[in-house]
Amino acid sequence: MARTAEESRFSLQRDRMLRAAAQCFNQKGFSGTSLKDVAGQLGLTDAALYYYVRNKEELVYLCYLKAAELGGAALEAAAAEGGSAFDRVRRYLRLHAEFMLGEPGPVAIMSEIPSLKAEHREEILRLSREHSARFEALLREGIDEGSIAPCDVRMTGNAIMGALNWIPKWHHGDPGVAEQVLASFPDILSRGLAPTGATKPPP
Amino acid sequence: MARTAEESRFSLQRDRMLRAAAQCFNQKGFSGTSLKDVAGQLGLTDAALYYYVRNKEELVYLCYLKAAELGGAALEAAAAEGGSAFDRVRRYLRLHAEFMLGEPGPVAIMSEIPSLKAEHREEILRLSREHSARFEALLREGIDEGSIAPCDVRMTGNAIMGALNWIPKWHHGDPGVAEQVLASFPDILSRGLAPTGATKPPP
DNA sequence: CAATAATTTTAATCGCGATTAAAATAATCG
DNA sequence: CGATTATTTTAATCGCGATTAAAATTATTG
Repeated sequence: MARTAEESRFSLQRDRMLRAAAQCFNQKGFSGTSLKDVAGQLGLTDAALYYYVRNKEELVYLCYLKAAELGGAALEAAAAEGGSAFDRVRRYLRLHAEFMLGEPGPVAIMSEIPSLKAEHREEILRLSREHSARFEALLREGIDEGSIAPCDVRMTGNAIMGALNWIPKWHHGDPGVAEQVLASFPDILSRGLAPTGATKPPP
Repeated sequence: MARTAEESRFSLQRDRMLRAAAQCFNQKGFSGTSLKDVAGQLGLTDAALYYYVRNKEELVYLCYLKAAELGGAALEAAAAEGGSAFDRVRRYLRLHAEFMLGEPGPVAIMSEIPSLKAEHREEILRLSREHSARFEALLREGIDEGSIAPCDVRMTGNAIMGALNWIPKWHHGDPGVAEQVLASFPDILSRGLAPTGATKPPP
């Protein structure tokens, strides 16, 4: 029993599986991808997947769980380096874009919530709400400290998340494009947050 | 034969159908929605749908076709009133948000391209590219005339479209929220486009 | 009303994909 | 090597959803 490293052959394979699944889900949706599709990418038979997950639903669940982890980690990493809230948001945008582009992922975009069974759905939605809340809190902090212009933080968060979450819909692996995204998205998405000269310094 | 008004009972029903379908597709994806789901919303049997469309694929195709029409119309309407490119972009954002919120729609978000059969896929992708190109041209115009700050127009377009297209993922019909969206999205999305004081007047 | 066209339903087919159990193969360990 | 465990495949079940044809119902029109 390999209780030592959490990186047993088992969890490694399962991780490959999640990546393959996420890629399929992003392209064809939950119901649109058959287990054969996922297994095919790994050179396996559909039935083999059942050695790693209970069923198809759990596959989505685990994808989302991983996405939540990565998102949380990005937020934390961005916050860890300090700086103004604006700077932290900007770093977060970069990190989030990175994993949407597939560095450790790609990760399944939050598009298949209805496919989850009640229990899992609750959990994922809770994590998602927590994440949004943390991002909105960051925006609010920026507004308070003056590094971010006043705005409807809820809607701003939705807009930014939408732009990021949509990436897999048009990015299909071209590394050149990925570079472009990383080079421009943080700018594009944060530019609107900066306070205008007039509203900046209210001491 | 009601060749007079293009609004025969037939086309009216078909339109209701497209709306119902779009709503389902947005919530559960192409493969995730059964024809029974769509028919159910109209108080019909699944088989009845075949009186209006050849098959399920055509349903998506028609949804996208309508979306393309609406998108094009929004772009034209926004341009018709003149003003700076920035103003036109802003108006377009408003109009696009409106139909994503379901005023005449809701409209199926471009998420199911792989479900289309080759021929239809070509057409929809072409329309989609044309639309993007027109939007990017508008941005470029703004950059040239100085009403929009220089940027990667391709990526900026992608980001904005993503934010808009993502709306149906989190908006589920609450009219209060719809109002909030309309009140804030045009601002949020256009704010980053405005030239900063420094870059504005170059002549 | 009678006849015809329009619309919808019922009933039947058909294949696909999820899931499972049993069997086969590969890996590991003493 | 032999035994035990880990991993994958084969083969079979099973229900669901798309699709179709025929029948029934509703509307329209002369």
